[in-house]
This record gives sequence, structure tokens and C-alpha cells, in this order.
Amino acid sequence: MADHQTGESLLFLTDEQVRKGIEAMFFAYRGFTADPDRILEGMDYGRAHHRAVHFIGRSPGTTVNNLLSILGVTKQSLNRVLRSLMEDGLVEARVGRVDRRERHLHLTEKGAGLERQLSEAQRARMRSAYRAAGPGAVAGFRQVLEAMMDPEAKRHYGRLKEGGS
Amino acid sequence: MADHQTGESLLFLTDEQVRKGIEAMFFAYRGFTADPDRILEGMDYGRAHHRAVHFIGRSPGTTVNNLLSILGVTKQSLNRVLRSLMEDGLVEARVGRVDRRERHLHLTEKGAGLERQLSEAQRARMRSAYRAAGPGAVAGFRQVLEAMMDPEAKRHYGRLKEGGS
DNA sequence: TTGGAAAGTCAACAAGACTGACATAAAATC
DNA sequence: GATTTTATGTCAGTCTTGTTGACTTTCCAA
Repeated sequence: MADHQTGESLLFLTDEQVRKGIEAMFFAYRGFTADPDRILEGMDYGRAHHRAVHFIGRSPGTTVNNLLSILGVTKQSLNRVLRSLMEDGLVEARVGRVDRRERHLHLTEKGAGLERQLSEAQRARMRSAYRAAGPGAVAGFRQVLEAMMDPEAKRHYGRLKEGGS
Repeated sequence: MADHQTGESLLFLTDEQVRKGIEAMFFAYRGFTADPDRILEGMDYGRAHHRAVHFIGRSPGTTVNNLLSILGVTKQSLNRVLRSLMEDGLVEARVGRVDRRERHLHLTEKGAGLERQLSEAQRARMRSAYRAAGPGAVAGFRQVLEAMMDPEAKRHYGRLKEGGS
């Protein structure tokens, strides 16, 4: 099962194999979002809030515009999310010092608490998947995912901490 | 950069590495759905129609109930999608011969045409990601994704053509 | 023959995306 | 100094896709 994939320049990939990859993405993504979704249901928040909190936590001080282009949504859509997070005191928007039009976004203590809770659940699943698949698989996993991204997404991805790859 | 991942039973995984995996999933999934989404916009269909058409094409004659549990949505939600696909003559529901309560779903010629169009776009991206990442990466990719699935999703995944893994 | 499973339908609703139009403040440019 | 562009926010309306809940029809099986 491994030896007809050993050609180097011309990978021998049947449509069936590629289709299985597609289905793996579909089913895995459901698992990937399941734990945070469970935590968020009951709170007034959803997946959109999770994503905002995640990327603000990851790049403290990011501007609204930057977050917009990371998330790939419209400002109206993001604004609704940010407004509720700010009203509830999870996110803080500080006026830029050099350019005062900009709002720099930060998590409050409370926001960081929620981020941690969501992140821990998601990381636990990712970590256990990594463990189950083994060390070699992890590198391959990220290589394929990276090659699947649109160029702009890849740019954003590359800029987040833990540099290269 | 590769040598602190070489431990075998205890993978040395920093939170940063795991976080990057999470972000890779997020950005890659956007790319993964981008091409079919582009094709579908303008038609009256969306991602939900794509998924239905995909899995009906993959398992011709599947019942509504089975499709329901593969997709993980409610029957009301699926019904709306199936109804429009049937009205437009893309999907056909045949009454079961052994159990006449069941509807067995099939793509018509027209439905298979759309399926092919969507699938080709998505497979092109997947195939090119596989090529870029190389033969070793492909196996790892699927191993990690499979380990990330919920048990029931994994069951469905395993039952689709090209057997084992 | 009756209970229950499979399927379908109607209605109401919510999250999260979208577009379009408009407002404000501040920076940048002419 | 006046004008334009940029960053952000907001109101209003729409679309897709999901949800519950209630109800009907069909029909297999005990």
C-alpha cells in the first residue's frame, strides 16, 4: 500500500486516493471544530467568536483591518462579533498611538481565560491526533495543508509565531 | 527544526507547534472549499448541495437516513437541499424494493455532470497539494486527519470506497 | 391490527455570512 | 488649506445553512 506512492516526480495518485483525501478533510474538520463548539453552545458565542479570540490572542495588538484579512470576512460581519466581545469585556480596542484611526485589539484577562479554555480543548485533540499518527506524519500533515492554502492565506499563516516552514 | 520531533513514544510537541497545526487546518480548509464555492456561486446552490451531490455520487443508492448521518445534519436541513436538487433534476429518489419506506438516492446524468465539475476542481487542488508536499507527506496527512475524526465520522470514512487505510 | 420506524412537510428561528449605503475621524496628498 | 484616501463603525436588508417542534403519510413487522 505504500510502494505505489514511491515514484518521485510523478506521484501515482488515483482519483480514488485523492477523493479519500477530500473526504478526510471533511470529516476531520468536523472533529476539529467539535470541542470548541460544544464549549461555546450555551454561551452567546459561536465559531466566529472563537476565531476572533484565537487570532487576537495569537497576535495581540493586531488591527481590525489585519484581523479582517486573516479571517477573510467583511467588516460588518467581524464588527458584530467584536462588538459583543467588547461589550462583554473579553476584548479591548486601544486607539493607535502612531495612527489614531487604527484600533489595536487585545484580550482582557477574561478574554484570555476563554481563549485558554477553547484552545486547550482544541489542542488536546490535535495533540492526541499527532501522537496517534506519529512523528513523521506530523510534518507531512502540515506540508499538505500548507500546499492547499491560497497564497494570501499562506502569507498570513507564515506570519504567525513559530516562523518558517 | 526536524530533530526535536524525532522522539518516538513521547513526541516533543510544543504548544506553538500544535497551534500552528490548528491554524493550518483553518487556512487550508478555506482553500479546500474555495474552488467549488466559486463554481456554485451564481447557481442557486451552495456548499450543502455540493456535499449532498458528492456523497450521493460516491455511494449511489444510499438512503436518506444514511446520508443524514454521514453529513451530520437534521433531516429538515437535508430535505431542503434534496428537494431543490430533485426539482432541478440532478438527483433521483427511488423507492426501496425491499423496504418501500426507504428512498435510494441517485445522481441523474445532469447531477453527475455537476458532481464531476465540482469534484474536478477540488481534486485538482488536492492533487497539486499532494504533488507539492511529496509522497511521504500524503500518508502522514491522512493519518493525522483520521486520528482527528470523531469515532462515528471515522466509521463513515472507513466505509467509503478504497477500503482500509 | 396496531405500534413504530422512515420519510416528508410546515413553521419559526438563529448564526453567520453577504451587499449597499452612509458617517466619522484622521492621515496623506495635492 | 482643501481634497482625497484610509480605517473604522453602523444601519438595514438578504441569503445559506443550520436548528426545534409539531404533524402527516407510508408501510413494515410483531
